[in-house]
Amino acid sequence: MPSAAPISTRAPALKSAVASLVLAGDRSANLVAFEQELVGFFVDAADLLGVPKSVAATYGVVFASPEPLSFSEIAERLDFSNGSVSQALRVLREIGAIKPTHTDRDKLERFVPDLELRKLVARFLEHRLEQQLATGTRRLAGLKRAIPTGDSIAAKELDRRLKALDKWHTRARQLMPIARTFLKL
Amino acid sequence: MPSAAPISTRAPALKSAVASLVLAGDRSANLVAFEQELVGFFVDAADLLGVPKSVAATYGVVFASPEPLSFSEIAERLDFSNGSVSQALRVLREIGAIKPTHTDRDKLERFVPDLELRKLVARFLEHRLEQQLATGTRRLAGLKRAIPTGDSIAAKELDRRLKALDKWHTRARQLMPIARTFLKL
DNA sequence: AATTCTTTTCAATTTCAATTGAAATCTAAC
DNA sequence: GTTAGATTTCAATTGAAATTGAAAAGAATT
Repeated sequence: MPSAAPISTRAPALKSAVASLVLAGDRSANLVAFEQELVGFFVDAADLLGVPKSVAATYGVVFASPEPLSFSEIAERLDFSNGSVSQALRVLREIGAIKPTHTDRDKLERFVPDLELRKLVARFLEHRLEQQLATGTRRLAGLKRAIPTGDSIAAKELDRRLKALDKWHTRARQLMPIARTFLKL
Repeated sequence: MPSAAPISTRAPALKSAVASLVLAGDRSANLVAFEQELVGFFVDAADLLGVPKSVAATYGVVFASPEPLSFSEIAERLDFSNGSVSQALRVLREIGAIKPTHTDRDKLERFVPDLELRKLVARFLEHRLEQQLATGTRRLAGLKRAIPTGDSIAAKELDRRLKALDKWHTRARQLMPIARTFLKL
């Protein structure tokens, strides 16, 4: 019969999103649960945001820790390899999601989350959505030029379809600045 | 020395998004190029929309064809296995992206794109975004209850962070109905 | 400049979703 | 009710992306 919840038994890395993403160490159960949930929050969003789960999870632990975390603390808590942590920290630094600091505890570099979440939101909008819309624009331009002319009935139909596609593409593009304004970016 | 462009030499399925996604058959180069570009358009969007590329590509060929296409025509043009086509058609039918019809040519079921692209846009908003926001809401509710109380300075900081997260989450949620309205859904 | 500790790099491996293909099922024509 | 396609199903395979781990590179200390 399984007792309580297995909070820390050599976590099998990022398995079932719900399973122990965070190892306990000697911290309070509350803090660990909190961390767990926050990591889960970001991991859930990872796919939509287009980042690897390990990056999202790393941001999660840093975000959940009132104390700045060092490289090895992060690796420990998530049970990630050094490579993963290094990679994740690089991405997070690049996009400005975390900031390096130093505590007086030791000379290790430590990380705090940048609470300007605006940056992350903006990055998502620009990188994923606008990027996508831009390539779409290019492709549509090419398509307009390339409509097979020939048997006019088919050509007409293809033209109609392309117009329908263009209409929605345009709407989506027009929505972007509205979203920006609303989100106060 | 490689001559022209290899338009149709047993396409290696969905390789480099750009490579020949569509086999030529005996159709005009124009039509094939058009098809290619349209398939590319949807395949590009596949990742963001959260559907497998084969589904996007299938929608692409159907969309690009002024004539309704049959199962086997789709399989031929994309050089997909029967399993892939079957699976893709099922998804597309389920979400109402294509409609079965019959021509008088033979008794095969054939497919035309549903030009109510609104459906697809709506589906994206609901399934990917709103779904995501809903789980986020649940998780945040849990987190608010779970903020470790203890050494008050750390607790304060965590509270601050959670508030920041909540602020953005709320903004994103509020944006949804605005987007819906703007997109005339 | 040698030692130790930390971080990065990247080829190899693992993972997991997407895809295949062959057997099972369905359909309808004879 | 048999045969001949057309389509679906699903276990096995593939392939692309994520992750590992071990060696290389950097830092800081003595």
